[in-house]
Amino acid sequence: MDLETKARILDSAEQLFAEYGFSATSIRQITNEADVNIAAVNYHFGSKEELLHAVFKRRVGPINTERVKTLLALPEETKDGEPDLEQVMRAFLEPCFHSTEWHRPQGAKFLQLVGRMHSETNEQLRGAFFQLFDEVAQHFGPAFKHVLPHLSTEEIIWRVHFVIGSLAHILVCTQMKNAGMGNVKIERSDALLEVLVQFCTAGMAAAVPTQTAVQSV
Amino acid sequence: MDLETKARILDSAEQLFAEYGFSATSIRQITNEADVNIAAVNYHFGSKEELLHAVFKRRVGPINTERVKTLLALPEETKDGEPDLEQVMRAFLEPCFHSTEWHRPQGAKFLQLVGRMHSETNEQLRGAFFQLFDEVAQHFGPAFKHVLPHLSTEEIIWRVHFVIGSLAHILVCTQMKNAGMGNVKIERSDALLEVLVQFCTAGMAAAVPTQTAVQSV
DNA sequence: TAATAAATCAAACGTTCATTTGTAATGACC
DNA sequence: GGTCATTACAAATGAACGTTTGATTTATTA
Repeated sequence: MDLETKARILDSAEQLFAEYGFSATSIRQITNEADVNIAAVNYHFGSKEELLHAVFKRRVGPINTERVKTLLALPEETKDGEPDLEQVMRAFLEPCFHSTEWHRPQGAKFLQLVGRMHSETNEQLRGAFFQLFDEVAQHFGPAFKHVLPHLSTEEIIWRVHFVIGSLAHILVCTQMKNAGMGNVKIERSDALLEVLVQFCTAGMAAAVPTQTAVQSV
Repeated sequence: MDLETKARILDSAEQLFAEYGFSATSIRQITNEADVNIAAVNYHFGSKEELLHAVFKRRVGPINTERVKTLLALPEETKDGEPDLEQVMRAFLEPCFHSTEWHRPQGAKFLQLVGRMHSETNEQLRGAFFQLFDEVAQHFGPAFKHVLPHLSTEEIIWRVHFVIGSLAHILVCTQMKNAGMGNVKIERSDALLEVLVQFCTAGMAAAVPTQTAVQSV
């Protein structure tokens, strides 16, 4: 079957890319794991890089859609129609733990891959990767700016990068056996989400340092 | 010359590993860039993996030594001999921006590689990588615990992971042209360090959420 | 200067890589 | 039943991979 073959390739590629990285994973590994012919990848997806892109598109879309949907629904859930920082942060982080079925092995593997992608592959592949997040950036940029009016846009951009870094790193670490700094075992993703939300909310809300070195940049 | 050859290989490997990743960089690329014979890598280092390890050892040592030295010197600089959270955080973060000559291209490339390594390569290579940070973990773990006595050890470990994630992500991003979320241009690393210190200090000091879901894990 | 060790080199090792090719099977529509 | 596009398959493509080899050059020591 066509659909079964494509889906099996996507599943195997997702898992192997997450585990070993893009460059270190061969098409032969993927097709063996998926139990399909080696030529199937190039037939169905065109190339190895396009396969990676397809792996992303399958899951990133729903996550980001839920992110934006949750963000836009915030005013209705709030009494005064003015969501606070923690709510915006939660709308940003929660879909990563929730909508990809984190507790199932397949969804978790994808999250690890996302974490990996934040620091891997060549320039153009990174470009295609970050392009998938354009819609999220366009919505959450102003949202953070609105709940943090005292921060400059540059400050916000930097801090959002810190949030992304924390998220990406923990997505990778929770899938690894040897993550250093003691062994963190995650049995309940909702607990981890809470810790992450608290950390990132407090970090985003940090006072601007008074030193001129920062303000002048 | 022996030393020149080894150093040239290390420099080229550092740069190329940082730029393209370990798997995507070939020994031929490295030896071409270093202008040495292709057999020189295996002659001087044994294998490609051992070369990567050598690249790390050359720079990680000094950074971590300065981290611990700064941490241990904190009580003497403080009036009451009780350093606060921000000072500990600064001792942890600053050497990354300082001691590797961040402003020079070579040191900056290494920082990008460090950021990359936090989410790359196979299990055993990761093990060897994190082992280099054992000394740091042993000193900073208790230090954070001391300035954050109300937090459980697990809470602290998680939050330190968020700090590491923010650090690693920003180390990679500042070396990239297309980092998404708008273009962050870093001309002054000390300014970035300040923003990072403020963010991470506030995040580490965040109040523990009251929900039982977290406390029970 | 002769002998020994270290370093460099071109060439080749066997393997694996992503991709392509030509052919065989499959199912839908006329 | 025959036509045709789609899919699957085995086999082979040339290129690139990490590594090894053995000869040659360079440096060190006696």
